[in-house]
Amino acid sequence: MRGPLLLRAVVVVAMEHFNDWDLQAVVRSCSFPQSEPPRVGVGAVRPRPFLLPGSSSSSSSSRAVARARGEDDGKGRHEVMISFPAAAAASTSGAQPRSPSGRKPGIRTPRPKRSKKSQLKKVVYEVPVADGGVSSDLWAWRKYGQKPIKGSPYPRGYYKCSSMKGCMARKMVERSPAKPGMLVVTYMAEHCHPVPTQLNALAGTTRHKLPSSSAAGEGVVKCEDVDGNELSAMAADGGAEDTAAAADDDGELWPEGMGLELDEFLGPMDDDVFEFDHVLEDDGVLGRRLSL
DNA sequence: CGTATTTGACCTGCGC
DNA sequence: GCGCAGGTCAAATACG
Repeated sequence: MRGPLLLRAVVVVAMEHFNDWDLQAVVRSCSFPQSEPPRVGVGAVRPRPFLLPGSSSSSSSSRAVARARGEDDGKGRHEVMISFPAAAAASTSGAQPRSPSGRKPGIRTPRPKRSKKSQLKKVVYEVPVADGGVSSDLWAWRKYGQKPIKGSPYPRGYYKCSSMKGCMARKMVERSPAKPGMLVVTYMAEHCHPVPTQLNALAGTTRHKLPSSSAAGEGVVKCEDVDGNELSAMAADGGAEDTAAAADDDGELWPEGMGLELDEFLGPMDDDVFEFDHVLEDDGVLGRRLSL
């Protein structure tokens, strides 16, 4: 491994129901283009996945907030676990004065029944905010909501994949209440389309100006199951984690955009891509599955 | 003008 | 069954 900032993380994917969402889907949706040759250099991430108990983030205060807790085993591996403490602090919305918006009362539109929250498969990553809040995968995300989370001073942003109509891939982004310097990115569902390889697929997906990003390091994310069995690995690079996040203290999650200029995006990535490839080869099961 | 973001309302799941 | 909290919708708004 090279690079000044090597992060190895353990992803513990809680899967209560493998029958309808396998790990492949999870990984594919949460990281980067397994369907594309790594040469593209996209999706380089520096995520630090951590266990998400099978249930979703649903309701009651006893498990309202996922708190990340990082532990270093002294071998460079940074394992992050998640727990669900009782809510402690009041949430803040961070909402700003604005003219009224939203649906008008009384107007309802039927929506498809959602699957049980507890059955949703999620992959949670913890990514540093310190890298300028810039991150990106090849997927284009469109924000569709933001909610204050009970027990967390930071709101949670909700994003849908906008790379293709009908894609159900979603992700939620929030700051870790325990570690404000970290962002918790939760991926749900999987993309129903190949990763867009052209940068213009990202262009226009956000209005935000892109803060200058730099590849602040590289790393490898290892995926393990709950028992610690290694499942997969992937390259990680701080220069382009998916979904930029520079949440400020006012609770704003995404003051800056998620897109990247091609040069910025690809430039620092090449080495990391090879790293990714290498790791994949070292890996068994998922390594094979990732190389679609 | 088209598209992304914001944000309040509404819907749903879960715990008690 | 009720209430709470998370998740989603969609109109209004902002921006390129």
